[in-house]
Formats: sequence, C-alpha cells, structure tokens
Amino acid sequence: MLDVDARLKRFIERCKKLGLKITPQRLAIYEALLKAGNHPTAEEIYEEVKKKHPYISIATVYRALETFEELGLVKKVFFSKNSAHYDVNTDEHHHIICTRCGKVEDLNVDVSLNVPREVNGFSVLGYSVNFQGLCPNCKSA
Amino acid sequence: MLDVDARLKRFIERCKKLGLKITPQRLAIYEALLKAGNHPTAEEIYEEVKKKHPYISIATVYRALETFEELGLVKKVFFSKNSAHYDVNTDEHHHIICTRCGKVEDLNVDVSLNVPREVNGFSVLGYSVNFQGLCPNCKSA
DNA sequence: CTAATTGCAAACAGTTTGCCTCTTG
DNA sequence: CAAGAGGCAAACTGTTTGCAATTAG
Repeated sequence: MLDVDARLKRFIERCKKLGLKITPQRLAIYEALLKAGNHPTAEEIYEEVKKKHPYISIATVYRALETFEELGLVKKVFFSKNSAHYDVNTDEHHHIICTRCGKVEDLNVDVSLNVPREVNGFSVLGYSVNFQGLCPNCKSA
Repeated sequence: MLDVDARLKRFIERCKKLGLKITPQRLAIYEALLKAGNHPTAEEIYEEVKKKHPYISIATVYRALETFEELGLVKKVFFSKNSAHYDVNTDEHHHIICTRCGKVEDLNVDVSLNVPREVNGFSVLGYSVNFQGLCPNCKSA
C-alpha cells in the first residue's frame, strides 16, 4: 500500500489524463479520504475538509465522491444505518461491522472463495464478505 | 423451509408469547414479506399491503418491520441504493446484487468460510457474502 | 476565454415521530 | 376498559439538483 503523498500524485495524474480539473476541493476531499483510514461517510469527510476549507459545500463533497467512484478511486459501500460509506482501499479486502454501534473495520483474513462465473443467471464480477460482530467497546457493555 | 401458512402460525404464536397484539396490519405485512420471496423495501411492502388494506399508513409498515426485526423475524439488509431491504429468510444464505439495476437474489452456493471467533478485537457473530454482478436483463443492455 | 466546477438553496426520498383516535385482549 | 397499535401530517436525515458565480487549464 502506497503512502498518502504517492497516492495523491497518482490521483492528480489520473485527473489530468481524464481532463478533470484539479481543484483544491477535490484534493482536500481525496486527501481526507486517504487519511481517514476507516470508511467515512460524506458527512464525516465534509466535517474534516471544512477545517481547511470552511466555505466548502456538502454538495461539492457528494459530487466529488461520485466522480471518484466513476474513476474507480473509491468504492461506495453500504453496511448498515442509512448512509453510504466510502472506501479508498482498492485492494481486495473485507469488513467487520459491529452490530451494535455500526463501527466498521478492514479485515485482511484470507477468504478465497470459489467464485463461480455464473450464478442464478447473473455473471459474477466480484464479492465481498461482511462479518458481523461486537467491537471491543460494545462487548464490555 | 416452511410454507407461508405454517410461518404465519408461528408468527402468531410468537406475538402471543411476547404480549404483542395481533392486528390485521401486522399480519398483512408479515404475509407480504413471506410471499414476496425477494427482499422488498418498506415501500414495496406498503404497496402490496395497500391492495387489501387501502387505508394503511407507511408509518405502520415501518413500525411493524422494526418490531419484527426485534423479534428476529426479519433481517434489515443494506445492499446498495439508499433504502433498506427486509429479508424473512432466516436460514444462512447469501446474496447476489446487480451492480447496474440493484436487483437482489438469494444464493445457495455453499461458501463455508473459516470463521475466526475473534478478529481485530471483535467477537465474530456471523458473516454474509455479497456477490456483485450483472443480472440477465442488464447483461443484454 | 471557455468549459468545468463550486456554493447556495431548494427539492427530494426514505424514515421517524407526536399526537390523537381506534382496537385488541 | 386499559395498554398497545394505527393513521395522519409534520419533522428529520441523507442525498441530489438547478442555477448563477467562480476558477482551472
């Protein structure tokens, strides 16, 4: 896994190649995403970016995230609750979700499934495994 | 897997045992859920139930679904898009989701994972596998 | 300079809540 | 008859959109 600076550079390259403008907002949003480590919601990214760009609008965050998704730079994931989370980790990996508080963490356990090409008439493109459990905090309670 | 009538009877028993009132609305909602087969959203259940109970309110549907979830009769699942789906299939099973149109189907492929008891400090309670793919319809397009 | 992008506010969709009325047990 | 459940409308939350002003290339 590359470090934040290297990934930011790649991001800039990627944008140039595709004719997308490199705006301070986009950079800040992507950087926030990289630094978050976890799987922030749009709201969380917004709060983070606002520290440096107090005038940014939440609409800009949503639009940037949508763009990034189209570029394949982030994955929109739905774990629980009613808001989408955004994941910059493009490596194959899975998640564990706390059924009590909703906390999500990456998991690197190796789950090599026999993925069929076809199932129920669907052509299979990929898969993800979500483990449910109780996080350390919620275990105590 | 039991048939609809048997499961409705169980449902009634369950409610009685817990002191919950058995109302026509709850019955209709649970029945709609059983008959749906797929993983309807609250809205879809509402539309279905409205055929027999035109005066039902969507709030009733949401409240009933929440109650059922607490009873362990349905599972609230988040696949994609911004609405929750409800799954009455309590057997261990997995899903395939069309990345294009959002269609969801049950999957009975055997994915026996080595589930660790503990991971990242979480105690693991279960897991679910979501396959992503293209449904027959979207494949053609 | 021009097309893309932003900010703002208004619009939306899904879901929840308050309150009063009705119904089940 | 009392506690619980339902109906309605208003409130809320997360997300999207239209439009005029701004900015990157």
